[in-house]
Amino acid sequence: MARSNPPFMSGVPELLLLRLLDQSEMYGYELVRSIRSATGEAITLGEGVIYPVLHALERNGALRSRRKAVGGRTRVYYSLTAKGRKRLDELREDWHRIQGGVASALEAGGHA
Amino acid sequence: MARSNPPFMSGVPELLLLRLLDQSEMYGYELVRSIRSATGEAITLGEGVIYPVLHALERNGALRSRRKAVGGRTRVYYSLTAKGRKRLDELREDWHRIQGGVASALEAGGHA
DNA sequence: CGACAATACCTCGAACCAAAAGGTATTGCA
DNA sequence: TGCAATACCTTTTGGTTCGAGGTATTGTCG
Repeated sequence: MARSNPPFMSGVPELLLLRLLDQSEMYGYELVRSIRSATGEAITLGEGVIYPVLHALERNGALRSRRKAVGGRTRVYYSLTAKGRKRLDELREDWHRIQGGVASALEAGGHA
Repeated sequence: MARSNPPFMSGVPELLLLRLLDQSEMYGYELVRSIRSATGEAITLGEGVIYPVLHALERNGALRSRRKAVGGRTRVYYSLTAKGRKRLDELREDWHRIQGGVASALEAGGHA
């Protein structure tokens, strides 16, 4: 059957993307490197992850893009729409919830 | 192609299961409720998630099970093996890594 | 000038996880 | 009797992510 809820665990790539784009306009290739450095090398997402997510987000109106020629090369810069900012808040909350939940479970009870 | 890296995001159900079973022997149906309460209602995993993970973990030697009749009903109790304890440590580390990575990205730079 | 790394975009196929729903059987209780 | 709860399990479905590949341009080093 159809899965009504998003897989609740995931959306981390989406969250990271939105977060970085909320800070500044960026293009895909740049995001790949930004994510690695923003997470202190803890998370590396390949282009095969980035581009599809970018396209999906644009399709549903969370991102807007504009092409910009830079030295003969074309870059596609993405930025957040209002909808994207709302989505970011949602994902942030989801993340906090599950992050807190896991933390409780890991720490709870000690080794009693 | 085979995926060399673990899906970096996941293994949360697995982590939770191992963690609880490290504290005390439990059976599947019980775990469903324990997870919900141990995570402060933040995470609810259905039986459709629990059982397959349980079976997979047993198959690869991280868990051992024993059947126990309780009031005419049969319960299958699971507990950790040494391998399971090692696996738990791994997953715990993975989780810390990505948790820290996401935290960095979310907090970094503030809202400058 | 020729080769090769880096930049920059993209897509496809497979793998994998987890959700929902369904299926069986027993016990307890109203 | 019938329905809810306990207890086990599997199957289908669907979404996400991964790796690998594919194109084209620019910059650079010999």
